[in-house]
Amino acid sequence: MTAYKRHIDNTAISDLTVARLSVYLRCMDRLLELGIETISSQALADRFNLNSAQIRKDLAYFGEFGVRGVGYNVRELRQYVVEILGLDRERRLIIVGAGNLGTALCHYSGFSGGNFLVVGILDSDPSRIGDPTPAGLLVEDAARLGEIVTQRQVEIGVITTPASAAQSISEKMAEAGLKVILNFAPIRVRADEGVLVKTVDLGVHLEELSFHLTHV
Amino acid sequence: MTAYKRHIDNTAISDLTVARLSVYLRCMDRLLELGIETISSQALADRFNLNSAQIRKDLAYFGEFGVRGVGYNVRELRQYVVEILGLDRERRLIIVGAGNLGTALCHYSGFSGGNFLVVGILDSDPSRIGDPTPAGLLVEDAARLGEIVTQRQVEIGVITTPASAAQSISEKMAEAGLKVILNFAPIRVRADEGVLVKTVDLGVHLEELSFHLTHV
DNA sequence: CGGACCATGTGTGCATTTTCACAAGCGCGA
DNA sequence: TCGCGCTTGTGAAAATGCACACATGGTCCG
Repeated sequence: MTAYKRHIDNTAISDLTVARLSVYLRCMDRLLELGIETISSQALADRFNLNSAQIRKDLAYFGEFGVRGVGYNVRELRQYVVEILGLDRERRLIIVGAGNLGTALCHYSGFSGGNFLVVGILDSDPSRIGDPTPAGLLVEDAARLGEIVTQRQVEIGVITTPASAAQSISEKMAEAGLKVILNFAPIRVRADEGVLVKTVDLGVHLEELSFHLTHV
Repeated sequence: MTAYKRHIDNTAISDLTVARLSVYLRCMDRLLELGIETISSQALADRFNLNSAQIRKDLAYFGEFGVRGVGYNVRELRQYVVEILGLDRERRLIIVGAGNLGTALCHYSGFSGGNFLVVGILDSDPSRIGDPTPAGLLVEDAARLGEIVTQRQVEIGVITTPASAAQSISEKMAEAGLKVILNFAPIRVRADEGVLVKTVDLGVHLEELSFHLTHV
């Protein structure tokens, strides 16, 4: 994952800020569930283990959403963040690798919920092709990747193959025209210019915890 | 996720360094698969999209593992990293939340592989209790959390419940004596002193990609 | 045995990120 | 309408992380 794009007035926004915006969105959802309509950055920080100055600074990159002396309107701020993150339009994605993780992500709410739509799950193993997933999709042949991306107007590729296949799949995705890829295979892949590959290795997180346990 | 423990000679090790050690471990595995026994930091960086100086600096916190003029012995370095991360002893974990993600993680290789062992999967929904998982475990009652942690010598708790249950489950885990928790629920939880809660929100990563697509 | 070569380990400076601290601004009540 | 209290938005400072560049110390060949 490399550096980022620019803000409305040419200021680059850091990846860390963007990631936190997602977190803030989750917080807004939770607050609405709890019936809270207005909140200050301090109360938000206390409740969700965040830093109030950082919240204000992150938001300030995109506008002035708060009211001094009062705080933020939860419903309103939620909508702003949705727009900033581009979550107000449908995003179609395909998953390559129909193993445990791939099939689970098919109907994981964070993936198929909101405006994200899983429009295909592919695998290169002939014995898996045609298998139904709990989400109602059939596993399709990974060889048809390019065709599927074009026909179904896919924007995002998700890799849930073993490590050994990840590099080659990511290249095929780039070739098919995908500009952003989420890689769950436990390996770093090299990406072409103009293609963003974000690697999320679930095992890494467990190993960090193991380190913590080991070093008191 | 807060600051970290200390190194052998009292230097704090950053979370980022620890996370990268896990990445290096994956790289070593891949190199061994490819039959490569020796590698320089530069070659490692080129191959896996890393920075050579950073690799050297990360490793140097823990010792001198390389040979000048030659590079690192892959097999040897792998073993060092395993020891540093504490992956040379068994780590037992339980998963609370027997939904899609929870059951998938049960037999996800990054979790049940290596020295990590899933010794229980719990849920509070009576209709799920007793369900078999593909990994051969039966879903147990989340009310038995404390008992199970003690009896089975669990060290790590994994939360895969909906957001609304995460705070309460993490508190019960802390009460049961767990010191580290991996939280997949899409919400930040407050943690007691001495308890490390690491939140991994899969949706956040997708939303980062959405931001990227939106802002060219 | 000696020197050329090469990659490590690290001191140092730069860049980014976080935190602090406060002026500016809004609402509310008198 | 005016003043008080509260919270935002934001410079500036502190902390953290990153990358360069080179001295150090090995290997290997002649």
